[in-house]
Amino acid sequence: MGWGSSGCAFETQSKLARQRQRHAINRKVFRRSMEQAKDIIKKRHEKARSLKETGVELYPNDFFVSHTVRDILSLIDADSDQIRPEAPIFSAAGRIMAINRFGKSAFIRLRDRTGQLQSYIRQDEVGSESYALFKQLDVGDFIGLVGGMFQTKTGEWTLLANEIKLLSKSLRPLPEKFHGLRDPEKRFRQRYLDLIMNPEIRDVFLKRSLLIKTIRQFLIDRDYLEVETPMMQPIPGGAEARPFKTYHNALDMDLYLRIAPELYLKRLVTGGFERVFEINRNFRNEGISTQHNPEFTMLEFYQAYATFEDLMDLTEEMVKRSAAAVCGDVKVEYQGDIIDFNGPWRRLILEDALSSIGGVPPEFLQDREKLEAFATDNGISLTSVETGRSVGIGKLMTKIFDVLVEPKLQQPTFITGYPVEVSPLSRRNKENPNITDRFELFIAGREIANGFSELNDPVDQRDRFLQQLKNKSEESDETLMFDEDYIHALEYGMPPTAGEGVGIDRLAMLLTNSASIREVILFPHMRPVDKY
RNA sequence: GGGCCGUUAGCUCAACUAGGCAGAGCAACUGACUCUUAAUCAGUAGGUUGAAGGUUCGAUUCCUUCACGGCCCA
Repeated sequence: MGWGSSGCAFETQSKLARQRQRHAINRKVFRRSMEQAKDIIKKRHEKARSLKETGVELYPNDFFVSHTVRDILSLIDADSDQIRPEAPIFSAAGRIMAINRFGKSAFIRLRDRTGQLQSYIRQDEVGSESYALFKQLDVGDFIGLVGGMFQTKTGEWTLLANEIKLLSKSLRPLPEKFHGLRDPEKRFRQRYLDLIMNPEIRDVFLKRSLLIKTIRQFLIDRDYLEVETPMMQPIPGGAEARPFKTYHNALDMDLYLRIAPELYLKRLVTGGFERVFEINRNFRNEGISTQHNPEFTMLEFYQAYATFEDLMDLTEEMVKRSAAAVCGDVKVEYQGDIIDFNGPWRRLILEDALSSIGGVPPEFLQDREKLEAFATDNGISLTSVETGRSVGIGKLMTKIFDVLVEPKLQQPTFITGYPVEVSPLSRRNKENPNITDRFELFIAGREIANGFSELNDPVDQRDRFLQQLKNKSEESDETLMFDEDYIHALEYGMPPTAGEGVGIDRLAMLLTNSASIREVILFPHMRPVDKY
C-alpha cells in the first residue's frame, strides 16, 4: 500500500492499533495461563488433580439417570403418601447450584434441564468415604445422586442421598448466586454462563423455540412444505441489501451469503411445490443495532393461487396463535405497552397513513415539489443512502413513512398500496398500475413482515430488474448482477402466487418483551476480544 | 458514521464530584456446626483499577489516543 488518502491512512492506523492491542492481550493471556495466575482456578485444578490421584474419575459417563427433577416432583404431586425415604429410589443428575454445609451433613441444590431439586447429603447415609469425596465438591460440579424422597421440617421435598457420584468437575467458579451475571458484554460473549445464572434468559430461548415450533406446525397444518434453499448464492437477490462475499476454492468462483431466499422459493413454486416455507438465516452486511444482527432468522412462505389479502388474514391468525402459544394470551406486554394481537388488525393504505398519521397534507402527495419541501422541513433527506442520488416520489413517500408513521404504529397494522418503485418483485395493482398488491405489517413501531402478490409476468419482471440495475449502476460501482435464471424459470410459467417474509427475531422480541435483538439471539455478533 | 455513558478482586458494586494507603458483600481458603435455603459464627487470602502515553512529588480519579461494550441518533 502506498501513501493513500488521509481517510485510508486513518483506517490503516486504526487497524494497526487494534492489532497491537490484540497482540498485547494475547501475550497477557499466555503469561496468565502459564502462571495459572488466578488463585481460585489454580486451586480448583489442584483439587481436581488430587481427586484424580486418589482414584476418583473426574469425567465419567456411566451414571444411569432414572428420573428428571420434574419426573420426581410430579410423582410426588400425584401421590405423596406413597413417597418414603426408603422407596421408591430415584437416580437424578445435574449441576450443583448451591451448597449449605453443616459439618457432617449438607443441603445442596441440584439443577437439571427440568428444574431444581434440593438434596440432603448426610455422612450417616452415604458413608464416610463418600462424604469425604463430597467435601471436595464445588458449586458448579455435575453429580449423580441416588436416594429416596422425604420432607424437611419446612415441608420441602428433598432427596435423601445414599449414593453420590461426581460426573463432571468444574474448574472455574460460577458468578455470584444472588446478583448473577449482569454485565451485558459478558452475558453475550459467554452465553453459557448467562444461561446457567439467569433463568429468565433461558426462558427467552425456550419461548423462541416454541414460537418457531408453533409457526412451523401452523404452516404444515395448512399443507405447506418445509424446504431448504441455498444460503450460498452466485447472485444474491430477493431484497435490497449489501451481501457478504465468500469464495469457493474448487469451483474457483465468488459466492454470496443470501440476503433472502425469495427467488429460490419461487423457483420451487414454479416447479410445482405450490405451498412452501423456509425458516432460516439471512445475512446482510450492514450495520448492527438493537434491531439488526448481521445474520437473522426469517420465515418466508409462498402459496400459489393466493393473494396478498389472503396472506394478511393468514398472518393475523399465525401471529395471534403464536402469541397465545408463547405468552398464553393474545394481549402481550411489550416495553410498558400492551400489544393486542386480537384481530381484525387495522389496514391502511400508505398514502392515507401518511396524511392521517404522518401529518402530510393530502394534496402534497400528488405534488412532487411540495412533498420534497415537506420532507426537507422534517429533516428527511431527498437522496438515497445507498447511491446518493435523489429518490423518486415513491421512495420519498416510504422515507417519510419510516420517520413520521412507522414509530407510531404500536398496535398491529397492515400498510398497503406500496409504490411500484419500491416493490420490484410485487404484482401491480389491477386498478392503479403505479402501486402494487403488497403489504407490510408493523407492530410496536417496527416492521415485522412484508408480503405481496408475486409478480409472475417474466417480461415485466425483466424490465423491472433492468430498471433497478440502471438506477444502481449510475452512481454505484457495485458489480451488476442480474438473475437471468430466475427470469428463465418465470418464463416457464409460475402460477399466481402470494408470498411473505416474517422477521422471526423481531417477533421473538415482541413475545419475550426484549428491547434488543441481541436478547433473542443466542450468540449475537460481537467483535472478538480475549478476556479470559 | 456522530453524541452520551461505561470498563475497579471470580461475580455484583463502592471509592472519581474536589488527585493523597483501592474497599464491601457474595464466591474462595482454614476451623466449628447432622433440617439449611442469599444458612450462621471465628479467622485468612485475593488487585498491572480495559491498554498505551501525558500532567503531577503523587493518578482508579485530570488530559490524549486506542480497544471493547451499552444507550440514543443517522
